[in-house]
Amino acid sequence: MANKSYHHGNLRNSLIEAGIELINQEGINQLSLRKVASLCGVSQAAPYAHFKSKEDLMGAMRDHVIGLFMEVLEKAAFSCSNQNDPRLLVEMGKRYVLFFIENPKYFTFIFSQHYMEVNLDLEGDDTKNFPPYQLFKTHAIRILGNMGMTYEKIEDGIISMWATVHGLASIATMKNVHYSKEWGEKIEDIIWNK
Amino acid sequence: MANKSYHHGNLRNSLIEAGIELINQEGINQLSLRKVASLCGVSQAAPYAHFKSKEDLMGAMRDHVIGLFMEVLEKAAFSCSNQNDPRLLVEMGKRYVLFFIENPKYFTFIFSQHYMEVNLDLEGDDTKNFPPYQLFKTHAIRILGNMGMTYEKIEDGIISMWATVHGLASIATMKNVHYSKEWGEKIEDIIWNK
DNA sequence: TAAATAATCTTTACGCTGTTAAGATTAAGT
DNA sequence: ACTTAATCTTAACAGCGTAAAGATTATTTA
Repeated sequence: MANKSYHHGNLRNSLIEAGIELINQEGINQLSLRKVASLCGVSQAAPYAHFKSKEDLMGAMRDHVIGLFMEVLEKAAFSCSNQNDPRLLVEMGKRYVLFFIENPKYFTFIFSQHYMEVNLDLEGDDTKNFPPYQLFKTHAIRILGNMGMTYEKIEDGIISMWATVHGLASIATMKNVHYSKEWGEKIEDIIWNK
Repeated sequence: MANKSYHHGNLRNSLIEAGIELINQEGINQLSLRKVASLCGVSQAAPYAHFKSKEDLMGAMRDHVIGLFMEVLEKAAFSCSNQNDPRLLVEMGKRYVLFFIENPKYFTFIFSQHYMEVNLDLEGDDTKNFPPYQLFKTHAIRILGNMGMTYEKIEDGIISMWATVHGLASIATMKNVHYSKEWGEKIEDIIWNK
């Protein structure tokens, strides 16, 4: 991808991927623009042709990771034979948690600076919603609605479920968590415990 | 507290308080040792007489904030007339979330670098457990045990409840959360929805 | 009390960081 | 072929964490 010419050719994408790789290897605190530029074989100021700041690059990195995350969640929802089965929500929740257990560095990265919009109301503007939450919300409204829940129950239920799943991901990715069980096998039980 | 003499007199505590104040005002990303030192009226290197690194100071700041947090949780548990009523857990959960809604900057600060130990098992060493979780766990074991739950149900239940409460705090403190209700009035409903 | 020691603070300096400015190189468009 | 725009390099700046050397003051010891 990177040749020896003056122009890199694919610097923008390379910076995003190198930045994510650096977070995976050294953690978000060790992420620096100069390291990322160096990994791509360009000078320290080269990134400024593609991003207006470090924050801007990190935003693009975040979007990329969220894209990977969305693929996992959409696959989980799609693979469910009955789209009205509440187990679809549990399956999504399970994949939500497992994604961050498999990629622990991503959790702090995505949620440490949370610039995403989150609309917890059933009404209102969802167009700028944090995509993973919006996906969960869409399925939840349909499924819980089919179960005959009241409007208010649905709203509370969605918040409660997402909080449980999100909190579980947060706990599971903490540095020194002692847990004798296998997350993959227990997550469903814990969510169902609700 | 701070006089004009060569020695500050109470620098260690002043640094901790000034650091927390700075996080509240400018956010954790703007926290720097030099700013904190300047706020205390001492030179940039003065903090090194009391802390061996910025991380070390931040650890002390974290301990201080966790102390404030613990006071709130202990008060919530203590104020419950019947110590075996499951509502004690909900009340603690409510205060858990409200604490971070009232002090949003503390959430990212405490949980962005999570060095705390967390033992999710009913057995094992709890001595180094993250104190707020340990407090919740202690009460939960007693209360859920009194309800005749099985060992496994209790373990899953504690994790599920903490995840819900912790996740709720995480969501409620996100930057652009749209929610038409008042958190203070709704938190209980959302937790009870479990 | 006087001297020695330890704690606390200042000044200076180093390398790393994000960012800007000026200019070199190359690609794209006319 | 010439112009323009995009992309890159080099150089420089201020702010950062931190270490070293030395000044000042409190504390201990003789």
